[in-house]
Amino acid sequence: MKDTTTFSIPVLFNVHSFQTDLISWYLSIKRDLPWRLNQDPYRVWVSEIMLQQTQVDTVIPYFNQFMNRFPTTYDLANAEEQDVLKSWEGLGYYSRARNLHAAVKEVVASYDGEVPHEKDKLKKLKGIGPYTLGAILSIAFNQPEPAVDGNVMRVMSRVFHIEEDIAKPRTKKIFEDVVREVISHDDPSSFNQGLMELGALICTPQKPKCDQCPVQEHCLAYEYGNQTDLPIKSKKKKQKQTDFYGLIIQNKHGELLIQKRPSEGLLANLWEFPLMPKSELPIEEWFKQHYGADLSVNAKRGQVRHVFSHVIWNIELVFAQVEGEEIDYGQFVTADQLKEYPFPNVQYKMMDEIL
DNA sequence: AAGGCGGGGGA
DNA sequence: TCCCCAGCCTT
Repeated sequence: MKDTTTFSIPVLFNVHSFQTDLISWYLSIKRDLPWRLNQDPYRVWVSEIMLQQTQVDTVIPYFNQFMNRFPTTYDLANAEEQDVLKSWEGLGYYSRARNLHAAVKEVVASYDGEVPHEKDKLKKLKGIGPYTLGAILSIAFNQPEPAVDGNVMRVMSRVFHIEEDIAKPRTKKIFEDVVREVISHDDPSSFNQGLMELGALICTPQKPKCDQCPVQEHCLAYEYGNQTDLPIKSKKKKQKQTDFYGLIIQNKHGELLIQKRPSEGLLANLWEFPLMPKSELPIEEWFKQHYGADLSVNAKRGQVRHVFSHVIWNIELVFAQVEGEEIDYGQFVTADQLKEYPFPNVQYKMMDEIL
């Protein structure tokens, strides 16, 4: 069997020197981040999930708060999902929180609350993909496994002058093979974290600081002078827009109508003010159909625009009063009770408009 | 392989 | 604006 995508490390590449330069640099400059306090696998795990597609500075306060609230696997496993989501509120990609919660329950049920160090067991846990698997194995258990993220693909594409499109799924395998060939077996943790730290601080997407780079002498792209052309990445298409009415509805007691979103899809299991897709239908008629109650619209006032990774919402705020006490869907809460529920940021934008 | 899935920061 | 970020899951 033949694999045409295999990549070979150049004969003249000094693997040991590369490892030493990278690791000694990392150990000398590494940032004092909260998840580097110790090697507790649970802490490493939580941090790696939070760091998916999310920058370090954003994660720090969430991590501290989360570990304070759920210090051990047992604490998290015994928590209600709504409380976990409340801790995740505003961080985004909420399936990460739901998957982590489910996976930690599995760890408590099957492994006595101890995060397994076996690759096959770890990989089966919800939310642990190829990257997080390698990150936990190397950082918490010191195993020489690749942890290839965006940073690593950028750094390695430059060091080895690899021109494959990093937006393609199969390209990641090439970089995993590369890392397997050059990773340090003495200190895989520092090696992997060093690659990521390098990508975050020196080998940045724009204007890489090559003059400060600890592995400059190993870098083919630097030698060729085209480091800013790498990595190659195809563009993704832009988001579609959707228009909604955001319904701010009060009952006669001044309470607000909120509802829980479906258990799947965008912002699953979070809460919201009712959103009505804009159509030809009058608001009152649409509301009667879906909620079985009569509405009197007071005013349309305020506009909220929210950009997700794949869609854009344009929301026109509508203030209304509902008649009667009964409603088929959702529930009325006081302004004070609002903060007990997990809301996505787009809903906080709407609340800001209300004030 | 492609697309869904958040939110923030930098240029 | 656009791109990027310590990616994973479903189809």
